[in-house]
Amino acid sequence: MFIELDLQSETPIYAQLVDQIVEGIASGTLQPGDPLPSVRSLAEDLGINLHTVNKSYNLLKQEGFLQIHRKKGVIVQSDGMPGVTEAFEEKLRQQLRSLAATAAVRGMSEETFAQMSSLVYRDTITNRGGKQS
Amino acid sequence: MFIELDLQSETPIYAQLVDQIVEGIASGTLQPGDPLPSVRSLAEDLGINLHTVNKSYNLLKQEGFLQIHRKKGVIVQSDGMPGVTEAFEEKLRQQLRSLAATAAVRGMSEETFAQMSSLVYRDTITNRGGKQS
DNA sequence: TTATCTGTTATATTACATATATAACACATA
DNA sequence: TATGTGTTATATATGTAATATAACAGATAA
Repeated sequence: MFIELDLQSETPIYAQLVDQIVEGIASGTLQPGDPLPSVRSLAEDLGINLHTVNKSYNLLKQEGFLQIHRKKGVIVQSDGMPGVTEAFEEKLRQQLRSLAATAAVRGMSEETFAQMSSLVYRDTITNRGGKQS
Repeated sequence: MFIELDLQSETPIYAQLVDQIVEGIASGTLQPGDPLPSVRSLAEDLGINLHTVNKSYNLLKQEGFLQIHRKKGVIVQSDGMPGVTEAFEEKLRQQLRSLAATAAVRGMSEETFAQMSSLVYRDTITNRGGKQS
């Protein structure tokens, strides 16, 4: 896997896992229907507990980004990704508000802030070594 | 004060306080040199503990957004706000990366994402009832 | 059938973060 | 002198994060 954990980070391990899997899907490294490692094997690979992996998988399942089949195991959502819901927009707005405020106080312009958003988005979408559709 | 807390939120109280004070500075509601309530009075106003307020104040002091004088009490930074440091840019990029990835997976375009960033920034900057320079 | 692997559930423990409560301290002010 | 300031210390309660072990039902392959 392409996962790299920072055990010194203040970001919880399960959240780092969630983030990196979502980035994998966003970049196309993980395609709909692609299988993910079992909770035990990924836990062993990363040197963490299987419950931590399980927590991440279930959060992503709850968000609709992953499916957990009794037969296929854990795979990337293949029945259509969830769209831009009202709830998601509100959560996104709230997070952006906090970032925009500190950026503004530090003197970063609206244009620079928006441009950084664009660049980061593009960089996230850009495939890094994986297969692409 | 203009502070409104959501005790049901998963965002810690001290973090909500930090966010709203930063937004107050960004919007101009709080001007450099403006005094903030004492830890005890603000705590009483909000119905929370003074140590929670103190934690928020100290985080903002550490970030350079507030000054704590033995005489003047707690005031908004009047000796120049900290600028866009390399550390801040990196932290901002990391946070944006997480947001951009989920937005992308949900099908939000780069343009929409950037436009939302712009709009939220502008909305944050916009004064809501306070005095402006 | 047996053995193995899957996600899941349960229980327990450790460590840390959050939030509160109470008290005391040095400093400044009216 | 009395009061208010931020600060420090101690204690407690609660929740989260992460780990460890064990067991379970369902699926799979030898």
